[in-house]
Order: sequence, then C-alpha cells, then structure tokens
Amino acid sequence: MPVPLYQAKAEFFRMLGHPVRIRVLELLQTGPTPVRELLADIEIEPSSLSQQLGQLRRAGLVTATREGSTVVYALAGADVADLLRAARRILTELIQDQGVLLAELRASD
Amino acid sequence: MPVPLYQAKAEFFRMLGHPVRIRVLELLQTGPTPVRELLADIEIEPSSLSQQLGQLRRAGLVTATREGSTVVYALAGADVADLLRAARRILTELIQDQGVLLAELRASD
DNA sequence: TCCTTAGTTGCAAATGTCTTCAAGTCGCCG
DNA sequence: CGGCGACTTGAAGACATTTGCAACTAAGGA
Repeated sequence: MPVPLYQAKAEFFRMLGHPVRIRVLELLQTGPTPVRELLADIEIEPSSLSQQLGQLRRAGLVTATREGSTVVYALAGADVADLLRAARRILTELIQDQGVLLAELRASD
Repeated sequence: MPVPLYQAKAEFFRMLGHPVRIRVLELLQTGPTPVRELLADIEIEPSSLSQQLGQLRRAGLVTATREGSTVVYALAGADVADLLRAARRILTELIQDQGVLLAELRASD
C-alpha cells in the first residue's frame, strides 16, 4: 500500500515551505552553486544552512558533490526545475492579485 | 517595505503542506461544497476540519458562505484553481518519477 | 605534522503547528 | 421560547520544526 497521494503532496509542499529552502532552490535554478556562495546570498549561520540543505538532499530535490575543499549543490532533476518555474510564475501572479485585493479592501473602509 | 517574495512563497507553500488542507482544496476544485460533505470525504473530527478551514480562509484561498443551517466553502478565485491544477499535474509526474527512481534503487542492491 | 578553512552533525532550547475537548454561535423546527 | 443540528472558537497538551552552539571530518597549505 503506497503513501496516499495527498500525503505525498503535502510533504512535498511542506518541503518548499521554508524561506531558506525556497531561496536555495531559486539560487540553484541558475546552475550548480557552491555552499560558500549560497551562504553569501542568504544571511544565515552555516550550520543552519547545512540543516536545510540536508533536508533538501534527503527529500531528493538537490544533490551535493564535493569538489576539492568546497561542496557544490545542484537541482536533482529537470522536473524540480520545471516545478519551480511553474510555481514561481503562478505564485507571482497570485501574490500580485492578492496585493490588488488588499489595496481594494483598504480603499473601501 | 513589503514582505519579501521568498517569504510569501514559503508561507503559501506551507499552507498547502498539510494533508487535510490539500484534500479540501482538491475537493473544492469540483465546485462549492458544504462542510458536511467535506466531513464525509475526509475522516477527521469536525472541529479539526474547522481549524484547517479557518486557516485556508484566513490565507484567502477559500471563501465560506452560510446557506441556511449549513456552510458552503468554495475556492476563492480562478488563480487558486489554476495553481492547484498546475501543482497537481507537475507533482503527479514528479512522484511517478520518484517512484521509478525508488524502484531502480531497490533493484540495484 | 599542525593549522586553517569549508561544511556537516548532534543536541538542547525556543518556536510553531496539530489535535482535541469544552464551550459558544447561528438557524430552524416544534 | 427551548432544544437540536451544524459549525466555529478557545485553549491546553502533544508533537514537529528551527535555531545556534559545540564538536567533528575533510582538504589544503605552511
């Protein structure tokens, strides 16, 4: 008996539901990136970033490879990139709409 | 200064990151639905469902309207439906791929 | 070999989220 | 009005996630 689909979905979304993880995934969209660079872009303690990277790794969304003294992360597959692009597009629209909605709500008091 | 986009995204995904909320949203995709019916499809305590519905409401993803003695929920906008469709499609693929991957991993031990 | 830099891991404290139970509101029927 | 069914709300306890410090490993130098 497999994990119900709705539960797999929920887990997946939960994995995306953290600011640091989202930022990492978006940074990786531009190509494989060493930890050092992620660390420079996201202000956070190294150990904390490592924990989040660990989660993404265990979820199979990213891969890590050691290159000399640095570790380089990359998106695990094209699917992941596709999903992120779609999510990004739709969400950007959605949030803009919500912004408009909010503005209307404020205007009508 | 607005909420950073990546944080809004994270919040949004977190909202989708719960099995009950996902199921509710998917049930609502087929049209406005009374609580009674959600309750029949999702096995859960009424008060627990209410809590989750409350979150979806506060997040602006669904709307509630009272009709006589029952309350009917609906998706808040076409955007939400779009996003769910896209998420559903991409995720279904992704999960199938992961399944394949898993099978391969198991086969190669 | 010893030191330093780059990351990761183990934990415990702080925070956040879920579930549940008890109590409350809103319609409706008798 | 009084009571019942359909939901919602508040609050507490259980449970999960996040953070930060300290200890640890791996790779290069000096």
